[in-house]
Amino acid sequence: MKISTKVEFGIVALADIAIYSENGDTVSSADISRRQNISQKYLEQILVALRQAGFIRGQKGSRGGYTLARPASGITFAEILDGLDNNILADTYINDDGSSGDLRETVNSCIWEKLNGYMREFTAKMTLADFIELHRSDSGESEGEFMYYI
Amino acid sequence: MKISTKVEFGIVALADIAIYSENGDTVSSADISRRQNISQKYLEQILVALRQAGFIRGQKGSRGGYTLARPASGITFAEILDGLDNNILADTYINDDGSSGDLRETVNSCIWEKLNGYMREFTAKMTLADFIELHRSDSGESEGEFMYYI
DNA sequence: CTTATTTCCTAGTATGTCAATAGGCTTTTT
DNA sequence: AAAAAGCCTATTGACATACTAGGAAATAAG
Repeated sequence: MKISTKVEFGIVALADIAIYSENGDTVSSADISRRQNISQKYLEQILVALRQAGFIRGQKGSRGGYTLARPASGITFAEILDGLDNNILADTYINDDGSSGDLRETVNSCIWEKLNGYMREFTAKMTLADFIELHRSDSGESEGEFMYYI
Repeated sequence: MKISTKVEFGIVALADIAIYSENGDTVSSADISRRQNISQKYLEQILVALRQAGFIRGQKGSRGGYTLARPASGITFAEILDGLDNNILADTYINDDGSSGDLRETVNSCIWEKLNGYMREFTAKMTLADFIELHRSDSGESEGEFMYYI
């Protein structure tokens, strides 16, 4: 399955904000754009969506930026996906006209809903905090910030 | 997640062929089109894809049609999805240029691959025969062909 | 042998979504 | 007042989806 850049960048942006606002600072879109190598203008649109979905708070003006609206341990992937993409976890089965055949109904109501349920189950269990933890252990256990030299 | 009509119709067509070719007859695209209420011309394209993927055999000419190329109990949903849609079960993560940030790599390599794995696991377990069984018990246990009257 | 039937192949088209790019307005701090 | 940031809206190119359409090739029936 293809992950859209909107979802990918959204998750990355949330994680970036979580990581770099730990000391109380705000994180600007320019910061994220630079660190994560994402087009700033595109990123801004995604940040607006993340704010509207209630994950982050925006502070306008000089020295402004974003902070998490609630702790990373309370933000699940299911919520993020729902907030950024209204397709990926949606039960899209709508009984159009009632005239569709039996088999078509079984495909949608049984198979697809079940698959969807699995995905929702998995994504509801994982939080943004888990993801950051995963990333930290993934980038090596050592304490050093830079690993270019041994 | 949205199911494409190509996949939906493809599954339905396979099931229809499996059901109506049990006595040895072939099943024509016109038959399926009528029974399942699907545009015949569109269906034909899907049937070609299903044949090229090795699920069905086509017999040209008068009294021709389709039959399953192998037993329904040996055709898994993972195979069908792979045959009809090269996106839905694919690990699309490609390390584009190597310059992408750490977080982006973690999203793709850990989260998405894992989600993908779950989907593949689930769909690899279910066969076309299972689906037909499911559909039969779904449409009521009674033996009668018509249920419009009690 | 001819004709009807069926699969099979290719092209086109309308619609929508994705992934940005771009410009500028609004708010807040310095 | 000016700079820095978020916020809002419009536009665009590329691509995918879901068909429609026309006909060529093969095969069985009469």
